[in-house]
Amino acid sequence: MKLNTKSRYAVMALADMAVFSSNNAVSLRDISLRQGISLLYLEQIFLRLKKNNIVKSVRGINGGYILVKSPKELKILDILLALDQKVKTIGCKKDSKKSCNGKSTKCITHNFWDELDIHINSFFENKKLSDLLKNREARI
Amino acid sequence: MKLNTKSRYAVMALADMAVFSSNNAVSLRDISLRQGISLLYLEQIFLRLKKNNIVKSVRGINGGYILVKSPKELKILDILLALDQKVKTIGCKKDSKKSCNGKSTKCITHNFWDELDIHINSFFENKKLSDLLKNREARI
DNA sequence: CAAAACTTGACTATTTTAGTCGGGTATATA
DNA sequence: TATATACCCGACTAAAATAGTCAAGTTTTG
Repeated sequence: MKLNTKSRYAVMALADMAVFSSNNAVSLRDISLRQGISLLYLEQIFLRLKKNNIVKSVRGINGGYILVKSPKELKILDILLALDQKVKTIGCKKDSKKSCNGKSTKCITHNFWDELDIHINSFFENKKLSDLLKNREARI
Repeated sequence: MKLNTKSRYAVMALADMAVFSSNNAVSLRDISLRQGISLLYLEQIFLRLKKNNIVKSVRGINGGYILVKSPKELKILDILLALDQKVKTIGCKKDSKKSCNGKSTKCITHNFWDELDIHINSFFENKKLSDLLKNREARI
């Protein structure tokens, strides 16, 4: 059960912005250099973040991206949702006729997967970007 | 973030066994029919479950598989581990020189991913197979 | 105007997933 | 003892997802 790199890089990049922005826009070039993430890939990721109103952009020289919300208000879940990274651990839907319709003995484990989704989602729901920046003194 | 079908089917199949075994071995054919999972695929899955001592097999006619532990003692985590389904949400290791060595500003999010892994693992660690069988009256 | 930086859609190589296939071996029962 | 049933096991493969790259822009500041 892995998280894809898009989601991971998005969180890394936004955490980077939270650390290094001093009210200025942060350029993807800088993030790329600091975090070791491909610039071209970051562009793709930030396109999504912008569309989902996580960041806003400033064009031109000295341009870059700015967080729309403060790190304290930005849920990690919002970041993942911006990248279509839903926490749906399985595919079967309650209203699907194909596998899991609530009438057969199929999918006796259905409730379990639902609980799992809730368990994981609540983690991302409750974590804010600012939470990631604590305890990082030893690392910089 | 999805769980693969191997892990999901394994849990479904073992839950099926817990419900339908009456001290007899349960054949993959029966599980296949009841749960709608390909027999050939089940064979592959049960090979792993057997190697990891989750089930034992009875060969020949009237053969099948038997749970090694009781459903109350069988952790879901054990099932997932048998299928190499580690809950490692990211690839970066603390001792890796490549990405995340604890000295650079890279991977400022490292602790966060560790926490996530622990969060998810504890869910699987604490759930037993028997827990999945509760609240299923309405479904059968 | 030139350079830095964002914008966007399309493309692609690699890896993973979700199985299938084929040819076994063991054993209960008729 | 024949045979049907069921486990055993490695190899293979089509399709999807992932992790990017590429090309060709537009915008803005110095």
